[in-house]
Amino acid sequence: MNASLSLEADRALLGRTSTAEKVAEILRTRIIEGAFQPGERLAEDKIVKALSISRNTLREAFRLLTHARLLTHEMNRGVFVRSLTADDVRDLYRVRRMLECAVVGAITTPPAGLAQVEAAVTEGERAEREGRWRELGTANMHFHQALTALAGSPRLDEMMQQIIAELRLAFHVMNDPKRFHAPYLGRNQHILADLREGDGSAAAEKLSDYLTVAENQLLTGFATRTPPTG
Amino acid sequence: MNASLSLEADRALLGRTSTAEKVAEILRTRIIEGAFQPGERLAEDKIVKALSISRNTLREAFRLLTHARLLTHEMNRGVFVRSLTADDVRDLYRVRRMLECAVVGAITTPPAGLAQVEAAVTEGERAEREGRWRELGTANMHFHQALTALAGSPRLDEMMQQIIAELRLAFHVMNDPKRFHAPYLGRNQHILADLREGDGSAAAEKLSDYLTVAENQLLTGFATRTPPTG
DNA sequence: GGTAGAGGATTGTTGAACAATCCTTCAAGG
DNA sequence: CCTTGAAGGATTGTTCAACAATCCTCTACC
Repeated sequence: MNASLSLEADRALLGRTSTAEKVAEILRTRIIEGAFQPGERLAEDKIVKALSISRNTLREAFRLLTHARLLTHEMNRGVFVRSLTADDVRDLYRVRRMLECAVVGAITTPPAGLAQVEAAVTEGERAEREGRWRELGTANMHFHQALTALAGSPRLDEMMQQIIAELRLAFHVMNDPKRFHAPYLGRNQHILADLREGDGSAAAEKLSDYLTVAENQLLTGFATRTPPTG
Repeated sequence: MNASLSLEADRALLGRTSTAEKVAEILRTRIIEGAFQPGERLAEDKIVKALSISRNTLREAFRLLTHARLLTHEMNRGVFVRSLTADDVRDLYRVRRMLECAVVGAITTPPAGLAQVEAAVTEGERAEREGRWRELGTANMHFHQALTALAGSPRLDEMMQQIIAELRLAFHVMNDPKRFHAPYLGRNQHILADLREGDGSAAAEKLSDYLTVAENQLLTGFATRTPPTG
């Protein structure tokens, strides 16, 4: 009983993070959620007041987010939420195609870690039934994160996480989440079926098809919107 | 003449960076060069004095380097140069295998951007002739960065840059750069020959072989050293 | 040898200050 | 009316000092 209590206290210690890191996480979440417009400037004064922190702490948090490509830091002009261009989208999908298809295509037997892939499909099915299209999109991203996680590489996981975060910025440009995310659930189910049989090659082909369709849809959405500022 | 002068002035403006960014770059370079030992703590006071900057500026610079995985930031204990473990090495090579082989393996015709690959091989040949083994290692890394650059993806380039930076930390554990880097020049020359013929599949196979050998050599070097602290 | 406490060093955060830069507005000149 | 230049205000980048919190080391005691 005593040992169990002591370990729980240790677990709380593991979660200690600095204020700067907490603020970075808050901002990251808000940016991904779309609380800020692409291109919007994050004025230090406003955020300092909103979060009751010091400017220096905020500046540290901004620096933490720089590498995540969610912010752009412009000397003497401030920090802006990234605006993705069509070229960004193309590059993101080029990288996804390379990463995800390499992972999936290398599978020759039913992989051990399918539970998360399955959970993401289940999550998507539930979201679809309940007509919650944003959550469907989130489940789709979980699906792809889980695909990459089949490689068992912490670095690949982090790369994919970053790619997905950037893609979130792009998705906010799309004004119809149902139209954008709904068609892919069936594809995910087929990819999962291939993986269950250990047919990575077939799964990678379906995945590549999906990526091409999704990329084109996103690029079309971009073309029908006003060009981003900056 | 006037327009030319004006543009040159603009070019100087493009290079403006903040002190925090400059400091981050200085630290990054020093870390990669091996000026600090793996596991070494970067005491704020010492660096502040050495570089004549303020603590807050240094902290911003540290935050910029966190994501690069060159530093580890430990709450209330300070900032440390990363120590790579054998698992890190395995993951780095897993990612390299995935990235580099996907890029190279997709080549079916002689690619347009071979000049940088060729330059890296030339650089390696010169370094070998002059017996400069560290430079040979650098040329080898340039070779692999140039391979990845064949994909024409800014994000992939940056990922590869980061992987190479991390690998630099691992290489400092190896105490014989000649023994480690020298055998790979010939392999690079063969990979280049395949690429000149547009045979990406053959190149990818040679590349995969190289990665396996290099990984095992590095892991062997790790096993014969004292375990890193932390 | 193990534990507890004290003291010093260091980190994390805050806030004030100032210099530099940018942006907006206004006025003057062509 | 348009362009240019200057002034003023807002904001950013950096510095400095201060303080609280935490960690680490050392010493003393059991």
